[in-house]
Amino acid sequence: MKHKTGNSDLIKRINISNIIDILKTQGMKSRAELAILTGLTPASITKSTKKLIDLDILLESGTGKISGGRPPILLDINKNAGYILGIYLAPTKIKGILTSIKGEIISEETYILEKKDKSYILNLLFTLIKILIKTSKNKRILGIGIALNGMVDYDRGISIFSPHYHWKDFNLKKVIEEEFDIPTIIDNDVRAMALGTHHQGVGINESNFIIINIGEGIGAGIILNNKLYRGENYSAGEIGHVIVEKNSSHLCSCGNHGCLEALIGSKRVIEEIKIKIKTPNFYNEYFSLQKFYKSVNLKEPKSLKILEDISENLGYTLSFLVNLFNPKVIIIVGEINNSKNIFYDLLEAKVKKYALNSSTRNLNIIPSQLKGVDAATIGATILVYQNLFNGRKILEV
Amino acid sequence: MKHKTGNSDLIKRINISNIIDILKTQGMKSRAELAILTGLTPASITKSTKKLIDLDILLESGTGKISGGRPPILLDINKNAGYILGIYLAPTKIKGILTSIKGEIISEETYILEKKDKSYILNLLFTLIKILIKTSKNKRILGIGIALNGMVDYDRGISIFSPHYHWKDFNLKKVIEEEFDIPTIIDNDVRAMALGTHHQGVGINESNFIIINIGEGIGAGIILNNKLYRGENYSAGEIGHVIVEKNSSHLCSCGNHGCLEALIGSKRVIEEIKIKIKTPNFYNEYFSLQKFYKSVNLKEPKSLKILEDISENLGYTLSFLVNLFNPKVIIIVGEINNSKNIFYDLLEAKVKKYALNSSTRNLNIIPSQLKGVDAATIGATILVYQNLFNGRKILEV
DNA sequence: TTATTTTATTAACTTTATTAACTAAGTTAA
DNA sequence: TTAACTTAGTTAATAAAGTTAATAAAATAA
Repeated sequence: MKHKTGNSDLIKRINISNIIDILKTQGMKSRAELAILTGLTPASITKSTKKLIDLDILLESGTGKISGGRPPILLDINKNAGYILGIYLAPTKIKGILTSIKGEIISEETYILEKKDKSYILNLLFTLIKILIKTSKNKRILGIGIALNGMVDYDRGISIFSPHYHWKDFNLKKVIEEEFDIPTIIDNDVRAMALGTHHQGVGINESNFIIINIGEGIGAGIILNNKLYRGENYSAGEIGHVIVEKNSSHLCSCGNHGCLEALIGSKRVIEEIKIKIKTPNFYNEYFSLQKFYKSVNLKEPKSLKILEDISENLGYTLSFLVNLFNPKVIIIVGEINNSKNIFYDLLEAKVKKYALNSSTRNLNIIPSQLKGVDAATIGATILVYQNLFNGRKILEV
Repeated sequence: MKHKTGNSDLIKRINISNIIDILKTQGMKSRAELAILTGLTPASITKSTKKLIDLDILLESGTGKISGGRPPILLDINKNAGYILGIYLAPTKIKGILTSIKGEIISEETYILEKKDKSYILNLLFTLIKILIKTSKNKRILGIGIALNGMVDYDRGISIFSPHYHWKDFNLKKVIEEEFDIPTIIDNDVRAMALGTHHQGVGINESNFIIINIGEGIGAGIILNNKLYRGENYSAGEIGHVIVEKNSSHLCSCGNHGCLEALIGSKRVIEEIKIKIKTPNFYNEYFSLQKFYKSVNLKEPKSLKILEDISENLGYTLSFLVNLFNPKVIIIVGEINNSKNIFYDLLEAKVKKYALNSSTRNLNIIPSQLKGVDAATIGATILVYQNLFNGRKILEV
């Protein structure tokens, strides 16, 4: 077991992280408010904020509400302190955003992947990064965060396995850092969605939540005690490949039969629609999932039946997750959110049916208001943000 | 989100905890070794160990191996620094141990519960505590840790619900502290087993493991990133009540049908043996599980079939747990360990069959060498131990 | 005996926070 | 209008931890 050493550097980093975190999530605060929120004395806040102002990380920004005394001076994060790049290398496209250290999006860029060979993808990625860097107008780029599909070694920055890109043990971090000389941090895409949702979405203020991404693949991002949980081999949250239906005829991309992904992944849903919905209104040559969800919202019986099957399988699987993790919130990302109330009513009933009462009593199952792509790109910037003062210590203070 | 404040007190507690933890788990160390292991400088170790020696928490204890220089003075935890009581309030008995702060067991005491009414149990508990305290010979009792069956509010010390004792929202901590005026900390029994196994058992040195207790009830204790995970409402790890068999005829104590507990809990196994094994050798009026496991080890076909069914259902359930948590080790506690190799071979095959390859590749499924009762009582002492310098700060330093 | 090595201590210094006194800048009420 | 009050923030002395660097202690090796 590795021990964390306590010294003055640790104190400093804890307290500065707290100050920045409070300002980022709760907006501008006076020194007096920061003293209360951090648990430090006003004198200490004066000192540390003075240092942060000297370093151009904070700045004074107007006056707060006066309440019969000296007016509070509001402190804010200086958005020019540095920029962060967040990139999502998704199965079919890559999206990048440039954000200030405060989290404001400065610019963004999306490319559709037309091929899947490594040099093409890397070229496109380099182009994307260069273009986004240009929009920074020579402000310091603090780091590049990347959300990548597949299994990712967060600590070493390696793509262990990307099913969509056919990468295997590929050191993406090294490649990018050699090209741009900017600290680069990589993680799995669903985990990045969890981070994004924790910092800027419905997962804010939640200590224990799980986000489920439903698309062609299905995965879970797990936040426990306010920390992303990655598992022993970066493989936690693989909910898509639990076997829901033993002896199933439905083959999954993983080689097994009856996985959740094989039952409710978008590929299977489209198949199911083709088989079950023959009505030309809803299925013809150019069928799309959008049309399906539209028909669900019109309460078309055959579509409802399909949605019910999805809810049954998902709800059953989530009941395991609920009993095991006892999360406060489950957040769902994916096109399925197009059929909001109908779907969530069905799903909640299924989870309540199968899971323990004590764990469902205070459970909320809710849609993510962030789209998956956005949660992932924002989460990618959080990968860097979390390492500004701790971990890799990108910013010296 | 509550922020931890960084100050000199935090540093001190981090470093002292590290020193004590190293000495407890790794045995006696010299100051030089402690400096390396904690990451502190020798000068700082001199200072802090001097304080701990002055407080009678540490003592110098002989000389270490000499290697061509000044001989190292070994430091050890002073076992007389204080004693800790660990008690397991099990469904049918209560067991208590008195340990030194080092973890050595000084005395122990077990009572069988003959009734289940609250005043009887509390009376017996008080008697047990008094007897154990007497064996301490007037040394300071630092705290009482209690592992309790059912759902427990660790933070407030309340038995939310005990199915075996029929307790509901009962403030056990308060009752004990009013009687004895000793800090008391309570947690669920399976979670205590996890702690016990983490500190003194096969879970030592493991950062991510899950312990499964199989008896009449079935539960999981979850250690993630070296920390016990309790869930949002102290309800994490309820693996016994996941529905393994939809539309099952087997009723569970929780009211649902087809729970894991209804399929492989000891009650059901005994039923199954009664039905399937008619041979008078193995089943007669006074049937016992011991006999069953003996017959398994003799490879009696009917018994093997029952064990196979158990492995199928348990292995299937564990595959969910493995995919979701990606633990390094799964530890199993219970009588089922009487059929060691046969059972683990079956179980491993089932888990590999249903779980993801990437998560099973480095997974170990092993028996606990501690009996459940011992893991729970030891874990109960750890509840106190963990709060000596942190949390409730039982010991002022 | 003397040099070397390893362990441990001591004293001066650094970093960070706290305490307590004080300044700043507003509101409230006589 | 002004004195009293309130709230925000600063300053300077102090405290509590750790670090650095020099030194002492106790053994082995040449």
